[in-house]
Amino acid sequence: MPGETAKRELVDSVIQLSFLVQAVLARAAAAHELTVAQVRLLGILRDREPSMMQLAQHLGLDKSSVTGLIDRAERRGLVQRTASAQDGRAITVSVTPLGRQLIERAGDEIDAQVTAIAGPLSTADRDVLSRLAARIVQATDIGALPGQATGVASAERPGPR
Amino acid sequence: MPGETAKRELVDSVIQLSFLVQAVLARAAAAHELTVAQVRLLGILRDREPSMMQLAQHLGLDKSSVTGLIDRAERRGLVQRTASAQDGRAITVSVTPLGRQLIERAGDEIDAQVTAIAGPLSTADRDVLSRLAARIVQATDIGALPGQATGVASAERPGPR
DNA sequence: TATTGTTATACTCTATAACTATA
DNA sequence: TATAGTTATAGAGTATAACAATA
Repeated sequence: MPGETAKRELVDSVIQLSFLVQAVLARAAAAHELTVAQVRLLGILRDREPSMMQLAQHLGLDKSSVTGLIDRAERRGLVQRTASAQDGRAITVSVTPLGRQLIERAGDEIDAQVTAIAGPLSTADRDVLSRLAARIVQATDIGALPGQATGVASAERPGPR
Repeated sequence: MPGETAKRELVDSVIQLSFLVQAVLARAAAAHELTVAQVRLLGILRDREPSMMQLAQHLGLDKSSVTGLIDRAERRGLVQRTASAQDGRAITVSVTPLGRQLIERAGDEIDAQVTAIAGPLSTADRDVLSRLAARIVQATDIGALPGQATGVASAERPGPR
């Protein structure tokens, strides 16, 4: 069947690229004493103050996983829990100045490093890659993935700005 | 500065795509009772019988991490340890029939699902994406990444065939 | 002495199930 | 009853440091 080889090559290259990007992400995060999960968390908290449940949905994680994530981040002074005024059961999570500072810096580094691995491509090619990737991401509703672990949520990425 | 926006878009889309691919990978692996780490491991063992050290290099992990990975996989009957004939200190790791069966099946599913998310692209566009991704991957020597966690190693991907 | 692998230990991240408090 | 969040528990995955056995 024609196209089989091309298909395999696509799968191969895309998977390898994903591992590469994740590795770069992990390294950049680690350079700022952060984990990938924390970068994702802080990225969301940059422009939001969600409840634990909303956070769980954004991250695609179970609420108990979020409790742990927030516990560790709070212990490190990166985020803060405050009681919700509306709902007595809920709490609101927000980023602290320290957390904001860290995510700003880590974001810059992530930007730089991800841009760096795209180095071998011409400006035009990067643009093409960017658009193709964006089309796939937009067309795929991760929410449709009942998956758990690697929870992604079409949510915002942790990056800069 | 011109190009700043394009740069950010590139970083954004590439990172989001990597999360998407990892999520798909995790889901496909889970469907066969495997983790992403195990899929990577079995993918390597498909056509090799490396020592623990070689495995650690391929995976970009510390040797103690590999010990744990192999412990769990061996306990599940997916891989096997055998003493090396040449070097009395070394051991050789190989995949068992069960492990091979699982990685074959999981590989097929991964192929199908990754191909599926590329659905919104035309055949020509997929080809372009494939080549651009491949160029980045080939040009970037992950070995250069002293990183630990997400270890990638320019090694072979876990995929099919 | 250097290398290979394991063990001990410690974290992060994630999930399921059970429980508390509020709606 | 239903929902928000926590706790208890378990297991995968990783790392560092120390150690045993072999080169």
